[in-house]
Parts: sequence; C-alpha cells; structure tokens
Amino acid sequence: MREIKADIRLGDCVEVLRSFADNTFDLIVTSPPYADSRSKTYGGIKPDDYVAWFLPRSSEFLRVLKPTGTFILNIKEKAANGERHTYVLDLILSLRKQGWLWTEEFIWHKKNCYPGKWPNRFRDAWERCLQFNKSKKFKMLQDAVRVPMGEWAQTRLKSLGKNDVIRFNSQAGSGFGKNIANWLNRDLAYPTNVIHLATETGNKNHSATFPKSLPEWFIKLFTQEDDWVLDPFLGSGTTCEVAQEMGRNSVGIDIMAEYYHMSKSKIKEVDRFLLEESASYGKHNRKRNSHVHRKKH
Amino acid sequence: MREIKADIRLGDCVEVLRSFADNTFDLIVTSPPYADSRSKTYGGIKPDDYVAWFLPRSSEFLRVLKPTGTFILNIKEKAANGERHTYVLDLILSLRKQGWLWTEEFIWHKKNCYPGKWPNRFRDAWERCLQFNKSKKFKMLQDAVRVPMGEWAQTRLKSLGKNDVIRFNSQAGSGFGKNIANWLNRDLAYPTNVIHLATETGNKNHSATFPKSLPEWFIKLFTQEDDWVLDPFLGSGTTCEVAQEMGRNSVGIDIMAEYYHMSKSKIKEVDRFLLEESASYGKHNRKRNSHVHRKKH
DNA sequence: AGCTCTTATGAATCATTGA
DNA sequence: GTCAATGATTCATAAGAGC
Repeated sequence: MREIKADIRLGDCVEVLRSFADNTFDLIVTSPPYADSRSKTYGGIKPDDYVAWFLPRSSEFLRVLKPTGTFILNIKEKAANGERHTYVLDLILSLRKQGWLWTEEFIWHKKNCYPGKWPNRFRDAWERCLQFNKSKKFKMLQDAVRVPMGEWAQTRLKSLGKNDVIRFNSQAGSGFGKNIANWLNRDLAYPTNVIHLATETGNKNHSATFPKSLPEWFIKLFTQEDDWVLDPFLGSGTTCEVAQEMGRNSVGIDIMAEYYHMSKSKIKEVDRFLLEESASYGKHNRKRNSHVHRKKH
Repeated sequence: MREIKADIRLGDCVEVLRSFADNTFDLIVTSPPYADSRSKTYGGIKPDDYVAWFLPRSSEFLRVLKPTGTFILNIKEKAANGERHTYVLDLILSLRKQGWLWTEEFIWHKKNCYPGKWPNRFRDAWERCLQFNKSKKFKMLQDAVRVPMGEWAQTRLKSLGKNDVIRFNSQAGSGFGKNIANWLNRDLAYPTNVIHLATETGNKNHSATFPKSLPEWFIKLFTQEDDWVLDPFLGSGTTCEVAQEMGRNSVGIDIMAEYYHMSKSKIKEVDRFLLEESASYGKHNRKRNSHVHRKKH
C-alpha cells in the first residue's frame, strides 16, 4: 500500500519550517489566527502588529513553496469602532512587496453565518480566500472542481442531504450514484471565484475551524495525488485530515499542544479506518476520499 | 402631485459638484469608470494613477454628503499580468486618510456572470460594494430590506428546545419570555452583507452597467422618500431612473454627452409612466415603488 | 428508506460596566 | 483614560432521534 504521510508538528511555524527544504510544497492552505482572536493561543496579535507578525512566517512559506505552487490564505477583518480593520489590505500589499503575486481573491460565501443584528451593520456572511503565487505559471487543475449545472441538479443534490455539489461530484466519480452519472457527464461547468459552503456546526471538539469542504476544494484545484500540502496554522487538524483522505501528503504545524494532540488523534483515526477498509476490500485503495463520502452518507 | 426631481448634468463631477451646497445628499451610490476602461472619457486613467484621479472627486463627495449619509462605491479590480490590481486597496486606504470611515464591504454576488474559462482563473462572479460614511451615526433603514426567513423557522418555533431555555436564561436571565415574543409570528429576517442579485441581460446600449436592483437595494437601505441621491458617474442613468421610481430626488452627472442624453430620455419615460399611472388610478400615488414591484411581478 | 422533528452551536458585533 | 469583560441580540445548518 502506498504511503501517504501526515506529519503533525508542534511549534511556531516560523521555526519548524526551517528544517524543510526549499520548494517542498505544492499547496499551502491555511486559516491563520485573525487579529485579536484566539488570543489565548497565539498571544493575541493586535491588528496594528499583525503584518509585522505575519511577514517572517510568509517569508518561510515563500521559500518552501514550489515555483508552481499556490498559497491560499483564508482571512477576514473584524469590525472595530464602527469600521472594518485595514490590516488585511495592508497584508496583501506587504506580501506583494515580499515577492508574492496576488493572483486572485476568492470569496467564501458562508451559508449559515452567525446571527445577529446591530443598528448599523448586517451579519457578516463572507470571508476572503486570497490566492498568492510565486510565478504566473502555477499548477491549476480546473477540471477537478467542475460542478453540475442546472436547477434539477441543485434540487437533486439537496435531497441527498448535502448542499455540497463538489462532494457529490466526487461521489459520482467514484462510482457511487450511477443513476445520475449520465447528466453529470453531460452538464459539467467550471465554478466561479465565489465558493458557497456552510460552516460546520455541532462539532464539539474544537471551537473555530473552517469546514472540511473548504480545504478540500483548494486541494482538488491545486494538487494531485501524492503532492505535498502544508498548513502552518493547523488548528484542529482539518487540512491534514482532508489531505490524507484525498491521498495527498501533508505537513501541519500548530503552536498549541492541545491542537497538536487533537490533530494527531484525528490522523490516527484515518489510518485505522484506511486499514480496515483495505482489509475488507482485500485490495489497494487509491481513492481514499470515497470512504469518507460513504461514511457521511 | 408631489414633485420628484431627477437632475441630469453633463460634465466632470469634480466641477459640476462645486455648485452644490455642503451636506446635500443622503446617499451617493455609483459605479465609477474602472481603471483602463472608458479611456476616451476621462483621459484613460491608468491603474497607477487611479487613486490620484479619484481623490479630488471623493473630496467633493465628502463635502456634499450629509453627516448621516452614506457613500456606496461599486468597484472591482481587473486582473492584469496574471495578478489582481491593488489600486482598489490603495483607494480604500487613501479614502480613510481623506476622512472617510470604511464602514463595511458588501459583496455583490453576480448569479449569472459571463461564462468563460481561462487557464489559471475562474469566472469573476463578485464585485465590491464599499460602504463609506462621514460619521458612525448614519441613517440605515434595515427593515426596508428584510428578506423571508428560511423554512426552518416554521418548525423550529413550534416548540423551543431545551437548550434555547438554557442559553437565554444563562445570558439574559429574565428575558426568556420576552425573547419568545420576538420570534413568534416573524417571517422576515435581516439580510447579510452578501447581496445576491441577477445581472440584467439585454441592455446592450452601454458596457458597464449595474442592474437596477443593485442601486434599488442601497436606496431602500439608506434613504427614505423625498431624500436626495447622487450618482457622480451616472453612465446610462440607472441610478436616477430607480431613484425617481422610488420617490427619491436625484442628481446624476456624467462627462459623456451620449450618456447624458440617454439618461435624459430615460427620465422622461419615467415621468410619462407616472403620469399615465396617476391618471388611470385617478389619485395621487405616493408609493411609486409599488408600480415597480407590480410591474416586475 | 425516507421522511419529520429536535437540538446544538458557529472566526459576530455593539453598548455598557468594571478594573 | 485606556482596556478588558459581560450582556443582548439572532439565523441557518447538520446530526441525530423518532416514525
């Protein structure tokens, strides 16, 4: 059985990454601590200090990313004193000065955003997914994230209990749901730069992570099997979990021991699951993500 | 019949606005010429010069906007040389230095954007609608743009769950019954900061037009009847057309004679329509937007 | 299997009070 | 006076239980 590595490290990514060679990773996808949030875990970076805190780390990212690789940064500025913070804008400008290309800004449109009502503001239902690259010629596998089009497709998917078109696409691709494979093949369209996913709820293990489908989408788009994925702010381990399920090698780094152990145990679960699966089917199983979908159903 | 003015002007807004008094407008909503587009009209603003070109104009906007007023700037940076331009980011930072508050960034999610495919980029399905204000206390009529609640509400409110009781008791102490009253019989919810409108098709007279529903939404949200709306880059006249239909006074400015005449003729059409409507119903018609909705239905 | 109903909770924001 | 903690407000999803 081919080995897929999920290397979980404890420490500050700026230090941990020093032991990694240049041009190692195909994709860096991460959701760093936002300014003034997760204050207990990362020392509570003030908005004014955020760029200065981030740049030494992104410098290492730049070094370990392959020339054809992509860096996806999921971030959103908070409101304070009636205004939006500008530190994310400053960060984009500073990253360009550091040598990054600001290739694209994807919008993650959150279907179930936090409720609330304020006299002069509506609920915040979106976050930025900023795409940075080292060169204009980066690897992008657009066909991997094509989605079915048409109204019938949308309602059919909803009736399956998953609003996630992408996931459904891979189900059909793995031979699960042959009844709809016909129109799937007929009506595939490329997505836009607006990603419409729900945040995951009911997850008691941790407080704040992105849903699995978000890193999954970018991993599909920017990597192939056996490629290397890095999440330097791993949090509860979502990125490595998804990467392993998808047959990508991954490195995840977090500074909090609590998150480190949580991620470690997740990866172990996946390993055990793959082993059982492999035994019961009595053969190699390249398409690991197929299990996951079957499980969820 | 009460008079609603739609004042269309020909010229550069930086000059035309000099004849307007301070604190005149309740809302400025506009979609300015993007960098490198409409090159013949404003002398072909290069991305690098965009901020310098914009600031004298926004300075006038700041002057003629009421302290409680709002400035909505619909803009999106183009991709060039494989990157997103940064002039919009620079513009936000510069506008803040000019005295504006960057209150919010709405996302206009375009449902049916142009199809297309590029080797390393997906279709661009969103634009920024940047909200700027002169003070934190601005006029916002949130109830005017409420949307139907999701279906969950009907079943959810039949019987409140145990955890609702716990959460309300622990946070609000005595407020449980009061909160129930807030939820019962409610079928409208406040929207989010992601605006989901279809782009209008079939309007081929001009290139970069927003759909009527976009200015309509902001006019509803930030103005009342008889208020004053300004669009300093009027283009084909959409803003003034919508404003008049909604019973708001408006001023629209454009530097191109072609657009000027187009807008003028549109306004006349609206006048005639109102007149006919008024005649056929044989009475005054304060709520002009009711026509619009009836028509749309 | 496929519904309906129940329940938990999520990178939220602002005003006010307390240190 | 600056900064930190607390209370009030409120929507949409998915998992799980029940039939």
